Amino acid sequence: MKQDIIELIRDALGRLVADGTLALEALPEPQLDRTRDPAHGDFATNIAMVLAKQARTKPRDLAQRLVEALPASAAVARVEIAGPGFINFFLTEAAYHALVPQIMTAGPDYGRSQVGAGRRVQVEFVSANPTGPLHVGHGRGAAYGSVVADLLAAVGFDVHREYYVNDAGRQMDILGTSVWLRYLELCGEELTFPSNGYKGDYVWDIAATLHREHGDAYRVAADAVFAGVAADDDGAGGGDKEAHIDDLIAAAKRLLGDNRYRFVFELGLNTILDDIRDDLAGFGVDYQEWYSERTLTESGAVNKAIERLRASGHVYEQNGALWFRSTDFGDEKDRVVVRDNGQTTYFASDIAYHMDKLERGFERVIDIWGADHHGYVPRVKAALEALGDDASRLEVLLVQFAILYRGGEKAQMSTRSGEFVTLRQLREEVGRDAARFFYVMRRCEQHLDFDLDLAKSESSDNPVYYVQYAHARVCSVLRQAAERGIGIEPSAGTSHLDRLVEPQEQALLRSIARYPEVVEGAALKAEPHQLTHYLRDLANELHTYYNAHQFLVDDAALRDARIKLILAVRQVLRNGLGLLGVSAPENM
RNA sequence: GCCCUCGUAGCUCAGCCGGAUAGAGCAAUCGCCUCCUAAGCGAUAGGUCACAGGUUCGAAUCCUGUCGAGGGCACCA
Repeated sequence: MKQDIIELIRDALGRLVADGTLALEALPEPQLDRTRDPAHGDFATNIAMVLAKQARTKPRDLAQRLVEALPASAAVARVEIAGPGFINFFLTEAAYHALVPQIMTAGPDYGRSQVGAGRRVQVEFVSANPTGPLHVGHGRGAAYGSVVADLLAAVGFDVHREYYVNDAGRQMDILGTSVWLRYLELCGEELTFPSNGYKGDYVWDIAATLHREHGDAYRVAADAVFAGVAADDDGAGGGDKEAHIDDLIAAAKRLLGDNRYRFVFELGLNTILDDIRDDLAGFGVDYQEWYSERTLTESGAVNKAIERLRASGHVYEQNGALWFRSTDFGDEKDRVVVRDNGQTTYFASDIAYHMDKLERGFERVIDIWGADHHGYVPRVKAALEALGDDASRLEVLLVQFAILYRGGEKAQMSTRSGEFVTLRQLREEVGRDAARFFYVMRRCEQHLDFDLDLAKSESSDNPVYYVQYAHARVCSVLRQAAERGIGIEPSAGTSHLDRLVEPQEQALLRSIARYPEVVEGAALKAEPHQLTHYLRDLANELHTYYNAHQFLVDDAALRDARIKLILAVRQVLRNGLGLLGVSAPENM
């Protein structure tokens, strides 16, 4: 609908240029907006004001000529020039009525478009280290990322959803060692668990599996493990918890040997990764690919990336380490890619990973990170530029934290003690629908206050129930109609739609007409909250209509028109909720 | 100290690629069920868009500075 009007304006501009009235080197893309005030029509464009200066005309005069040059259209009732030079378009009611059968025919496809057709985009999100279960912070990234991906797919992009698995590196060694130490405790060894180890119950669970299935096969005397190990942080300034855990990792590798160490490490990794996969699947989040960091090292991709940097002269050696001169590309300081002990850094893997993403041919690469990683953006972009790639193909979206509230109090516990609210606990408490909806209700760069009581409440205060109830209400009316033996004319019969003249009906028609624009905007700007707001507004209009008018009236023609309208509204509600990964219940 | 994000009604937030009178929900006050689910609807009230400059026909929106909140500044991941 909006596109049709834009075409009319473009035609008019073309005519004015063709007959010499308007001298322009290039035709600008006309900006067309929904009006806020119905007195200003349905759509308004500021094109005359934008072009007035270079056309050396008064905005209103230019607007007048544009209006005269507009091609006739059945959808446009009249056009007005208003204010400083706005051109307001008033659409015909027939144009809105025609929408109802269009929506019914399109069904689940209504709102989908092809603006992204032929363009491949990758969305990488969550990518939490597999060192423990996902917590509520990851949940926001999961909900946000999956909805952004689904929105992009809805507007035609070829979307590839990916989870980057950090299955290499020190944190994973700490996990493996934590599991082993807990296992030793289960074997009866007495030891002091390192302050920097992973202390969650899930570590005990994995250790118990190891003990149950393999008995003492991995047992080593605690004295041997802790012999010569640097002292742990004693909480009074003495000791070094980092050196302590590193020594324990080294001891584990030495005492277990490669194969046995690897087994314990893999058991921890796979158990947790399986849990994360299961958790995300239960949350309605699916991936095309789980990309292993380890394969980057094993395939030589990391070395290749470093060599490319070296070949292009962007690295140097200092203090035994290899540094990437990221300051040449706007970063605050240079970054190490190979440590003095010969190990490549996490950053080196990340360079290789992003290089690989671009090499795989994605036109756009979207990374969704927690806001605490924002300092990381410049160096990754710097690396891509240094490699000669187009860093603007990478878009990093930062998601702020979610803070849980229960009874008006913060409900989130400390992550340090290993006790945190997991995503699974949240799902169990408020359900998948509410969790997803609440997570994407706010702009991603906005801190999210997640009100657990509200998410659980079965009242109109709860936006999820409110929207779902609107859907269920339509279903309920249809059940009533069926009970009373009222038949509904097939969707092809649109002859009575001109009976929809009430203000609530006109408001609903305008709202459902706007839906494709909302989906496109939400997708292109990666702003799912636009959709949640829209759905709340649409639900409100449906409820208002429901309260103001009876649908199942005796006048068969009017009744039929009203039922068709609410069927179309139901379809839009269903489609919108579907894009959010939220169910559309038939009754509540 | 440097960098990033944010600052809009009592609370939670939209609006931010400049546009016509700054919007919604909650909370407050007052109303609406012999009627398709009151898990609903309506009305009233509530604002120096943090502050100060600048850009222009026009600024909540763009730029600069100040203040305030959160986060980040490792040869960790």
